[in-house]
Amino acid sequence: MALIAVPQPYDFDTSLDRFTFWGVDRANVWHDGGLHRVIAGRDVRITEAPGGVDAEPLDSAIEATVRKLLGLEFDLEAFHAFAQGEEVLAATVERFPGFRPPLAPDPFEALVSSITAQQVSLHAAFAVRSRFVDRFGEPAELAVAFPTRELVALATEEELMSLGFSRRKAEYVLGLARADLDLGGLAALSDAEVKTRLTALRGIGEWSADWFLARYLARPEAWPAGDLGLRKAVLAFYPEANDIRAAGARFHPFQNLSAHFLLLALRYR
DNA sequence: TACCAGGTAAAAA
DNA sequence: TTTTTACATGGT
Repeated sequence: MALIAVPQPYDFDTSLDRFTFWGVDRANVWHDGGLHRVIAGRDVRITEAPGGVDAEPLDSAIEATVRKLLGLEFDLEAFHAFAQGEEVLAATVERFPGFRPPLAPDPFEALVSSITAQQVSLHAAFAVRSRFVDRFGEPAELAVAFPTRELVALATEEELMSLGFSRRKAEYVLGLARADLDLGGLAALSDAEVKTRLTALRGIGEWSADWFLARYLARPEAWPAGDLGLRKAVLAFYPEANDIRAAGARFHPFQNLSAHFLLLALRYR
């Protein structure tokens, strides 16, 4: 057995449906009831198991990445207690008691994914990103390793545009790949400092930086106020809200999980 | 066929 | 300083 314990209850399918809902993600492949992702060069199959998930193959490095991927660093128990004080959150937690938002395990992947999703529908973003993964990633058995920053740095604008990137977005991706910024090192900085460093990059605005805080760093207070989906969700459940950013204060200090549950509630409304 | 979709930077006013 | 524009793809 290669069990990784997950706090129960854990709703494997709902938590991971993000990887299939909007289209195919070649770096996170859903196949035969399990999620495949290349970790440390190996195709790892993650499936539901009593008390957690089964990951095969498994070693300590793979386990660390799977834990990150599944969002195990979120304190869901504390959030559930907090949610009791918010009618909308309480109802959503009751309906999806085992939902746990997954994360992007890699900072470059998180930022490139944000760039692909700027302005266009997530359906379109998934299609473009999957072509990008197939073109520049290292294939394993089922999944393809997300392209490395080093390899992408050698690409050309024309290559990226042939995959569906606009010229502007191709410039953003190349600029990010070639930038003199230690993406992994951002984890040591405060939310505000991370946003300052990221938004200094061309093509990374506040929206992208907020999602980086939320979906890569798992910062509890990240609140992507500029997000169209979150805007729709907040207005759907709090029609009186006229300022999405200000509405985030209501969910302090659990803005990140609140945003994820509001988006979940909207999706399954 | 149009129009919109989980933005951003640069130009124009 | 604030407002407007260009951008490429996929679904409806």
